Amino acid sequence: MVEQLSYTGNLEVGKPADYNFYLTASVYNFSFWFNGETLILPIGEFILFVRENDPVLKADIYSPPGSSRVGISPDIVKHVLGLSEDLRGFYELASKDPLLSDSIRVLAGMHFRAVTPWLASLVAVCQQNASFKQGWRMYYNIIKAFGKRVRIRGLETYIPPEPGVILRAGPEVLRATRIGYRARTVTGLAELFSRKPYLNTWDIRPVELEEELSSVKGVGEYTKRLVLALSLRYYGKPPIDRWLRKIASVVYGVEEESVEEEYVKRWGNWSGLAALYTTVALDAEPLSTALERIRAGLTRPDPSKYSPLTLWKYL
DNA sequence: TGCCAGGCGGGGT
DNA sequence: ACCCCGCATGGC
Repeated sequence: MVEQLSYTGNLEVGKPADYNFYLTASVYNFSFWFNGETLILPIGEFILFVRENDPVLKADIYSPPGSSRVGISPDIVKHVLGLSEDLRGFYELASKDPLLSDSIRVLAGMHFRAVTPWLASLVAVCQQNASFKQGWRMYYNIIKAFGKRVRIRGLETYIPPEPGVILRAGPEVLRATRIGYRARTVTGLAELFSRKPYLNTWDIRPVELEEELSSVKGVGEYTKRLVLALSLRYYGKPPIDRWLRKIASVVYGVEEESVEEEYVKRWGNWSGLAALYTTVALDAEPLSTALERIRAGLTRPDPSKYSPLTLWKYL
């Protein structure tokens, strides 16, 4: 069953001169949410069609039948798109960084789109103990299996599921998303966000969200930090996994045990963003390939690869 | 064919 | 505080 959404208005938001819409729309995205030109942005029950209309971004708003029409504020759109995120401090550090200085030339103006804490937690769990490809395939499967299929202007897209949808669907549908043993964790997260819906906002304090996430079995330090970065734009604590731990130990010449300390010393409140940028700069290559690329000085993204920036062309 | 990953927790020491 | 192992799945 495909539901039809209808046009209910539009809004314009200012676009800073150094903001790169194409990169922001591209990074870690799927084909049903970006086609190379228009960003199809689900926010709550609404879908926004966002495109560049210099010097602003223009968003057409589509709503389900009988919906309240209110509920999309420019501030929300700005948060999601990172329009009020001032990255100058980050670029200053990155320009002197042995790993990222090269890539910021081509990635300047890219922001990571924010998702809700609930969806960020799904993304994060899918990254656990899996390659980039497998992780995003799992998240893709979840959106397609549980999301709401909607039609707008003749094209089909998906509104991601609320946590209750996953709880009601039963374990066999979840198994079909091929997330393996992560299913337990996803169920635990769905229970948490169902029980405490106030956690699933962009106003929640990072420490509170972090603490609540800790109660879910299967959610550890890495997952929590990734959630804070992807939903709240909180970058003070970097999500360091085996991949980044090894890479940073090589690049900065420190023991793996002290990578986090070194990372926070260098990046401060930009630590989490630096971690995310690193995955883009190295095309999220598996560890051994990533290390070879660093040795060869190939630390810019390669547009011909299946990578965080081109994922939307493949899935 | 077997390994073995952008984690994590449980059970050992 | 540490190791160390299993875990679902898919990619190589």
